[in-house]
Amino acid sequence: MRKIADSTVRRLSLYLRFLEDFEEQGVDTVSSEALATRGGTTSAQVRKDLSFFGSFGKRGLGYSVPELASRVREILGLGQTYRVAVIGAGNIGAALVHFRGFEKHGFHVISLYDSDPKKIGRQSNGLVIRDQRDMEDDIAQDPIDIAILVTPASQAQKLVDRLVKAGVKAFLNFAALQLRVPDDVIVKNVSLALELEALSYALRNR
Amino acid sequence: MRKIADSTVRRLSLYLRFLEDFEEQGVDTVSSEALATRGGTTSAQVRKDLSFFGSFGKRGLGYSVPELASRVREILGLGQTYRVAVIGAGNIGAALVHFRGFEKHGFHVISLYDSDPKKIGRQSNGLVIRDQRDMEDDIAQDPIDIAILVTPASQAQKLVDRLVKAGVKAFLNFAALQLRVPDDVIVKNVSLALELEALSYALRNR
DNA sequence: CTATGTGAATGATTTCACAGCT
DNA sequence: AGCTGTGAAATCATTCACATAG
Repeated sequence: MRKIADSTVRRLSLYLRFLEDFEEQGVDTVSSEALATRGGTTSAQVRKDLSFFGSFGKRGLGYSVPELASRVREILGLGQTYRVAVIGAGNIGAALVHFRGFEKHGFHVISLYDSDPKKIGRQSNGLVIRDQRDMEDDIAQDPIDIAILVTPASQAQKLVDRLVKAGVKAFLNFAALQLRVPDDVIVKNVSLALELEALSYALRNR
Repeated sequence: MRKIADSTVRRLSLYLRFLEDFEEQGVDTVSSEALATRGGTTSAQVRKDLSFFGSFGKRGLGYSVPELASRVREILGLGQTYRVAVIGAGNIGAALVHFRGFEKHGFHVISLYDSDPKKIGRQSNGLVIRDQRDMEDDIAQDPIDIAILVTPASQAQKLVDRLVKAGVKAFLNFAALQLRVPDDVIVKNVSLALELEALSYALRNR
């Protein structure tokens, strides 16, 4: 399959959110125009995004909501479940474990790690905080698909190196630095500082 | 100075992070190549990004770290402080109030709101949780620059409408939906679901 | 001799506009 | 008639390559 732009994949994920709204409301047909309006884009963009993967609509009619939702889920690889570990049991790490919003799409947080002896062994939303030193052994026993990094920046690279060596291929990084990983490992960054600074720039240059 | 790509602004914010590292380490000169390596981009990209705003380097030498840092801060509008309100005192809202990582760049969380009577009046990291019904009055009294939305998706649009009416021009949205706002209002989205789904796609199409 | 700054070239993404189904 | 699917055109972003300054 040809190289798909990241922006396209992200829009598909957005469309899926709308399709699921429509599913809940019992709407059974939707046009590219309706999806575009919701997503702040154009109908041509929606059709082009979908066209990279096939043709799922009916001319003159639009798209079947359940069918398109199911196709988009398939495209995004949401048919399976993912085993997720949260690394760092600080405020944000704990909040992520509490936040069960992504269980719906098959992302299961199965473990939570920290290095602070005061935290290790305690529970956070029914999950025991484990010792970071045991990560490799635990993963060898019971592999994980995705690691969410919510540690101080100073520790992040060392932890990623260890997790990569242990076979983890995907990271969601909250630490405020750029991680170095091999080519076959994927990192997506979530950076509050960066978003706030982009807002700051936009505010001044309106 | 006209339309700068969002990707450029985000890279500037990233470069600033590196420049601050270098400042702390007492490095006083840096090349576009060094910034590029850290940021996972190319030296030409770094120079092009900077060239939209002026020429800050010395040919044959590179950039003065403190000077470039200061210019980038200025470009991003980080010379001032921003008054930030967090809307929603759930797990993530509370974590954001605890997370003082962005104080450094002048983003001050000055208030925290919720609609749950059980939470209102309680403290979260030294900040009293206020009643969402008082938002407009509070803001009229004491304006805010940026609202961080961490409420359930079902309430988000209504809250944004109220805040926009109260004069708020910038939002950082954690809710899993696309907000509708007037043209002069800026919204940046942080969506865990979307990032995880992008990881899912990337994992399957490696 | 080194590293910036920048037009020109290339590459990627979005928009246009319409033919082709239903 | 209405709305999709898609080449072609337009726009936008990145990379190249080199003249220029220290």
